[in-house]
Amino acid sequence: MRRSATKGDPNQSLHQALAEFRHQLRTFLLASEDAAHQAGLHPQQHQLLLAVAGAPPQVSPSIAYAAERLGLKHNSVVELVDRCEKEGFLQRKIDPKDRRRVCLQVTSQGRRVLDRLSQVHLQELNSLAPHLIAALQHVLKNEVKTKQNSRRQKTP
Amino acid sequence: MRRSATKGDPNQSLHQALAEFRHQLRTFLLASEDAAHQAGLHPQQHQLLLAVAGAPPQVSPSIAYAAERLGLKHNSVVELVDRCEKEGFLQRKIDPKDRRRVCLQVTSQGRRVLDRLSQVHLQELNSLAPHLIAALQHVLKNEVKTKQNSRRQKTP
DNA sequence: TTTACATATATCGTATAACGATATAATCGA
DNA sequence: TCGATTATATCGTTATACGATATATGTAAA
Repeated sequence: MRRSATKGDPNQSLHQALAEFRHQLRTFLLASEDAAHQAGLHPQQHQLLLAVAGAPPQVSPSIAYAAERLGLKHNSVVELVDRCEKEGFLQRKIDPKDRRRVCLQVTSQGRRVLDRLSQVHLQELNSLAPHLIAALQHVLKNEVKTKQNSRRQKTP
Repeated sequence: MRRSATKGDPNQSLHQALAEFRHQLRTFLLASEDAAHQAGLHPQQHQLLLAVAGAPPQVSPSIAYAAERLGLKHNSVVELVDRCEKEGFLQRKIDPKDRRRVCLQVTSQGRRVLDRLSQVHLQELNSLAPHLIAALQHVLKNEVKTKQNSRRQKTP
């Protein structure tokens, strides 16, 4: 006999909550991609500009830094920077302290576009955040199954 | 003269918060992709299984449904389903009520994998959620710039 | 200083997922 | 019955991220 035949999947509630959370994430990401396109940028270009412009004041963003922040391999970022530079959104500057490094900086053209985009994102998040947080909390209501608590009561 | 030359970008705080929020998202997504790979699934396959298994009880998930939930075009989902079916995680069943539709259902093999993955994700979110929410709230602290409030004081 | 190793970026070929355009099949409505 | 609509499928193309590898710079030890 496979589990209790009377009731459904005990993970259904968790799956459903996780699926909903993903859906909310996707909703945000789609809106973001759309905004980027409308501003004349590819979404990845937008992400790169944001990571560079959004670096804390004390760090001068390099290829490696951007790679870490965007969760990409450094060679992917090299190519992404190529494209951004070619379109005038970004500039490479060799770091005088360490001439292996490249300091990335957003051009004034890039900054104009990014400023608009960040405002759009702020507004978007103003309306999406509640859903996102609610979905997340719904996930967290589920109990982690350990080998010990399989038969524990659910409402103590 | 371009803006106040004395102080930095007035959007720096917003860019920084948004960049950090993205980084948190990326962190979660990378962990998720890693978990999927470890379970022998491509991340997209995992997403599909989750969307199907996580559909609310009253809906029988179709190609179109999955496409909407995953934020993909339906033909992309067709291909994704092909791959999942080929590897035994998913099954197509023609909807008897409407023979154009295809009902997707997770196989028992798929369910085993997904159950494990959802537990991993629950644990992951248990530790990441606070960072995610904090980053989000940091974003929302920023004021939306309208054409009217440009010169408004920041701390009333 | 030379040598060896580590680090940062760049190049190149490849794979693949997502897509647009289009096709087929089932259903619905007049 | 016919035309329109909806759901899924097929196919060729493209872009992007990647692994493997190369180049240049820095660092430290002998």
